[in-house]
Amino acid sequence: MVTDCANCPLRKQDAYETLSGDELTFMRRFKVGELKVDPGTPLLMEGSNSPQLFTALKGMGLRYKLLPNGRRQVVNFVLPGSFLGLQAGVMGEMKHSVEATTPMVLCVFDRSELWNLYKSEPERAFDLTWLAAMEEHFLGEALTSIGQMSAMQRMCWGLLRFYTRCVDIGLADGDRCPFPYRQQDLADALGLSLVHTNKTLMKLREKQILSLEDGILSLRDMEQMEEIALIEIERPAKRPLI
Amino acid sequence: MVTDCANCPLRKQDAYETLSGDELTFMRRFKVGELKVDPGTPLLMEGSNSPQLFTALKGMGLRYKLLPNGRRQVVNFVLPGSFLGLQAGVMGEMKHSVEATTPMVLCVFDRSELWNLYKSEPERAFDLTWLAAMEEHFLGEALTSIGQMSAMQRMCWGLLRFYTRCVDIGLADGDRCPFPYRQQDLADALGLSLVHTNKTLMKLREKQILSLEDGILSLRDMEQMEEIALIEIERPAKRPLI
DNA sequence: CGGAACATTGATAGAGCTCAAGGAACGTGG
DNA sequence: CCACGTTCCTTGAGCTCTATCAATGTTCCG
Repeated sequence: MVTDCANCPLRKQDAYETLSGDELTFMRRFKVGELKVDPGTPLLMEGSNSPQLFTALKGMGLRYKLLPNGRRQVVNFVLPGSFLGLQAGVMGEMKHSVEATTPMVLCVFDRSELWNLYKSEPERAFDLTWLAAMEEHFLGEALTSIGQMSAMQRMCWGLLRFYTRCVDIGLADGDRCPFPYRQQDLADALGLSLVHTNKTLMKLREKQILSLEDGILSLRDMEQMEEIALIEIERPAKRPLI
Repeated sequence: MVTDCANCPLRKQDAYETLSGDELTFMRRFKVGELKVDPGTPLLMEGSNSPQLFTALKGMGLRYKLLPNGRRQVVNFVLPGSFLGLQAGVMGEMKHSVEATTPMVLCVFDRSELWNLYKSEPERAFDLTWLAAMEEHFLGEALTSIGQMSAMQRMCWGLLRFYTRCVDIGLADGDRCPFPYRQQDLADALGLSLVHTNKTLMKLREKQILSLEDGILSLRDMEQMEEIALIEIERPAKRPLI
């Protein structure tokens, strides 16, 4: 049972732009199928040249880079709506790996159609650049946090950021959102050791600022988190969906 | 005296793709002028919505983000060939600032023409996405270095990376390349304090691994630097130039 | 029951930060 | 020509934050 693009569950979210009839026709042709994967499944490998592009429909995952010494940097979290494989699509090679952390459902696109998209669908082409620029923005923000902030600040920044992404795609419920990651994943995302990540989380729990259990993150005192992280979280504009 | 795109000095470099006649015509129309600036001149401001896009022709600069507490993260170095303002172009707002550190000459493009580019020049549109994806790649690499490496490793990684960029655009001379930045800039790029940056540089100088004086960086022992940084520097493929 | 995966906690050490001071190079004005 | 301010680089000392090492606890599953 493949979801028709016209009934795309993501598209209904406020966060996404609507699609014209013509655009819909193209998307239907561009989409070649759906993929369901189990937790832990690798979706894209650094250095590979995937023939397929994906948009996450359901579930969550991780983008990460591995170092020769075995260390790992989590580059970003993958949420519904994330477009995967753009680097391979335009540069011919993925610069990071992607793997599922929950069961996921993904739209599958044919990379060889990408060039047609640029020729016949300039709006979609523009959207792709938008997505790449947005990814650049996120990474710049992460770089700034990791480069300039203390462990406590990074933690508040990272969890606030994740929470607001969940809000935008309708996954949050009040001050709660899913967080299906291990502390090790969070540590690798924030550039901290596992032990220190755990202790930092504990402090925030003791102060009643948040709770995190059974894969559910609950931000009890966002204002204080924003104060600690020295940021006010922006509300993003309408975003495209490929 | 405005440089004609046909005689673009960058275009002659090996690193860049060549341009067809039609493409040349478009570039000439897209380019609205040239801009010369002194060191220290701000080119783009975070949060601004610049009506102009730039390609650096000569000189060097910095991309950076400022934090409310006054700290600064240098997000990337700007070299000849760098395209500036894409975020404002597609997202409507710059997510970092850009400023010149040396005298610079820049090609100026009209942002309002960007949409025409997507409609009538799919190759160029593809190139823009390529550039954005490349920027994403660089940032991911920087994030990984800063998140997972020691000060010495980051230093070797950062300087090697800068040197190879210079090689690619013909600015290197043997093991030497220009490096017109203060140690404070380097510190802000690597997420280190100024003092520790200085001491780390000193260690590398004492070991005869590099020298850095009068704005000239000289990598005397790149192999050892690669060993320290745990990387082998990739040689990039042909890149587009906008 | 035993093992695996993950979370938690304590102890210790060290990498890197901050503070403080001094030196070198350069431009400006008297 | 010299005094002075500014900017940047350099160096030392002390301290703190975070990493590492080591154990234990918990849950889940075969």
